[in-house]
Amino acid sequence: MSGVQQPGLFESKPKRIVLVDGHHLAFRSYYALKDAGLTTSRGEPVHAVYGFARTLLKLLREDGDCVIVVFDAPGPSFRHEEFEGYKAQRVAPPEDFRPQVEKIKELVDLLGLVRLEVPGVEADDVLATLAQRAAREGYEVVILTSDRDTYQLLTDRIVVVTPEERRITPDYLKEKYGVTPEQWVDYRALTGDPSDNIPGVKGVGAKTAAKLLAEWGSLDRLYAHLDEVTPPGVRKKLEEGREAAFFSREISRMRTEVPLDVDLSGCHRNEVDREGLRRFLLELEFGTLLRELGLIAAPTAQAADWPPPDNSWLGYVFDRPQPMWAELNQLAAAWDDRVAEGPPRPDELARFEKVHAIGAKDLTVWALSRDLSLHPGNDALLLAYLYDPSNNQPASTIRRYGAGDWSDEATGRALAAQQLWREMKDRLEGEERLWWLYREVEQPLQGVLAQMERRGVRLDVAYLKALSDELAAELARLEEEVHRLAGHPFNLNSRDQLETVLYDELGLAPSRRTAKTGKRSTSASALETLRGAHPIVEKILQYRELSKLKGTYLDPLPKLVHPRTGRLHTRFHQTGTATGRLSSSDPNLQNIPIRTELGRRIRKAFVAAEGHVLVVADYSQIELRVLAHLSGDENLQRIFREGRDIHTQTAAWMFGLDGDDVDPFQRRAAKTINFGVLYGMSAHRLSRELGIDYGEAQAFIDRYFDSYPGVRAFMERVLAEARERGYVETLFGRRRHVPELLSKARNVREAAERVAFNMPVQGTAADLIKLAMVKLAPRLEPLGAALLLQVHDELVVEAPEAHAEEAARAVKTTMEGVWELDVPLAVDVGIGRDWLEAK
DNA sequence: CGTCGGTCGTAC
DNA sequence: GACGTACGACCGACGT
Repeated sequence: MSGVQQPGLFESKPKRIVLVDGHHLAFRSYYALKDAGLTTSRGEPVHAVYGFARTLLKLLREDGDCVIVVFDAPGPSFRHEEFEGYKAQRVAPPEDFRPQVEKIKELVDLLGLVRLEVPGVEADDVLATLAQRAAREGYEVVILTSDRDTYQLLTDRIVVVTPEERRITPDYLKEKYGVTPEQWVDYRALTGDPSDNIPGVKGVGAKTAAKLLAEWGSLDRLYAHLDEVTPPGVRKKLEEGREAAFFSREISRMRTEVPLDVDLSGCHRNEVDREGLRRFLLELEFGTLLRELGLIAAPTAQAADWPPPDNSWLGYVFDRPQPMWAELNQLAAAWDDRVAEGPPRPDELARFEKVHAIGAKDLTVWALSRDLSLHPGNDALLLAYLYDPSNNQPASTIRRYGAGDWSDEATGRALAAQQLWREMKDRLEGEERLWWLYREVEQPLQGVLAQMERRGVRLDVAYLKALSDELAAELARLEEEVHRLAGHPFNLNSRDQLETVLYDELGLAPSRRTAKTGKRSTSASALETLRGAHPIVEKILQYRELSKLKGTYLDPLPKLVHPRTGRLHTRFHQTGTATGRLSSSDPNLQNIPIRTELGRRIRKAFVAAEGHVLVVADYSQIELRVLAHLSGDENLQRIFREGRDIHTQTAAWMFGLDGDDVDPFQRRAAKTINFGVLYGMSAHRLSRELGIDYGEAQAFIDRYFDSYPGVRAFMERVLAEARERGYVETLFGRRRHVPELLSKARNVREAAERVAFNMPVQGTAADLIKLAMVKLAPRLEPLGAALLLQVHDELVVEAPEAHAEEAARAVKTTMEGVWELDVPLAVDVGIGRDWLEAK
């Protein structure tokens, strides 16, 4: 704002007025960004708001003393009443458009702009009237719109600016279309515009229209002298299109004299509500806009001297992601509006009783590996993960919520951690169940996992090496045999080369194709169907199994034994899955083989320390028990309460038999369905797996649901609620958003349904075992025992031989008693020198 | 030489 | 089309 404020007649006026066509701009943004996939983490579409905000903010940087944003008021307008056909042709806006317009209006208010809606008058006409009036009163007028009808308003004082920043002036109009602003409605009357439902005259395009108007001046004169118009072809078209032309002109013409009670002289921009705007943009997760507008306090804190207070947020940089193997390159702390960088040494960490950080566990593990006792405190990412499990990476999460950037420097990380924590605390206000999960499960679990990672597990390296050598010899034999059968050597590890050998050279019949590229599959299940067709198939399957185990486990595992500890230190990831499960890496110990004989020999390599044993405990059928609890199904619950075999009893229910009369096939079918139901298995898959035909498989599934009607009802309940709320949740309230449930694409929607149904079951099981771990850790400590591994429904504990039985009892009772459900939780526990023996 | 998508395979 | 959740090996195409 400039100019001296004076009273009365000499009150200073802004020189320029900006009129924004809110509705048109919103509509254009909606369609321009329709496929950009811009939704919040809650699945709410916000693309129109985003596009609108970008365009508006760009404009405001340049213009802006007086900005009026005009919207259609609810209810009919006079133009609708006048032209029923026009109204009829207008398509109803998509259902996610209107909510976004409401957001846009909110944004306009927060920016301190004037928002105008006049009942009974279309926004276009309000805009036109205001433009002319402002021009008459001496203002320069800028109209922001993509509506070409507004070109009729152009004068030397009124210009139109499009969202693409094109400036439309009378000169531009003359040059581009060859007409004057006064001729614009006539031009539109002749050419029409399908996107605005303006019919125009059939067969008359831009060139003809411009030529006719240049010759005759106006539509009225043109039709008055229609007899004289040449060539005759055009004359004929004009004759036929007379009605359409005049109708088109009427709907193109903007009303410039509608009654408006608006005082332009008082128009000015109000203060931007910065705090409100910040909250608004955060809610919509427009991190980029937040930063551009300087609305986030990101890395701008004052530098202070080390040492910081001991409740600081820490940031750190490792030279590699694995904390047991990493060097600490940088260490920093953030508190209040200050940040300090300190020496990256273990003793500098000693002053912090608790580590608050993003990745607090990893820094703790690093400290523990340097024999410094440390405890994880708060972790902002853990909180964000509870808010939405797609928040599984620091960088994307920080960006999403405008908490700065995941810098590669410790100071930036410390600040971002503090910022993200504040943001999440606000967002989780009143979310008592999520806070419970944080306080009672995730936060304390960090410390348990840190100790597990630090302790690691002993590996019998010599045994693995011997096994690896044995396999190397066997693999060489198999490879040679396959090459001989193929008639030439090739890379057996290349599925592409194998595909050629099998299906082109040997002429075997491909049974299935790969999902993405449609190549002829060489997967184990595809090869199964070729068994017997050629001796090479059997050899390939053997080769595959051996090379898989050797390449994935036997050879990599010894390399991961730590030189300082002589043990293997898996990392556990607490924000790695969409359901709340843990994941593990370096190595992933959650997929160590067990099913084949060779796989079991690999498990034998995981051994207890001297004087210790392994105690292995696993929940029996935990997911089916969770399903029994969540669904409330009486039949399913009764089986577990009576301690019966779930698969046999399911078969008995399905086939109307007594448990003793169930044959092995029936039990196997029931078992397959029991697991399949948890994942939403199709009849197609079931038929393939059981080797029965499709109809029979469908009948089995029907019988399953008839046996457990509560399960079917639960399934429907979960999906209905998820469609309503946009997310599903576990027994403890852990959430997962599933916006694709409303997808129009059937395959996408059905996949989302399987995801939605599975998560509460899988996630509740995860919640239960996590809670058990938190409860168990302090009970093991006095026994000198400790947790080593978690494999989803299984815990591996290392205990001194002298306390093995006691530790086993503690594990079993803690796991079984972790939470009271409507069905008992059962735990099988074993003790042994190695992982296989104990299981 | 590193990255990345695709395929395959191991676990629960 | 196809059964949920992970991690990771290997190949081969692509870019530096």
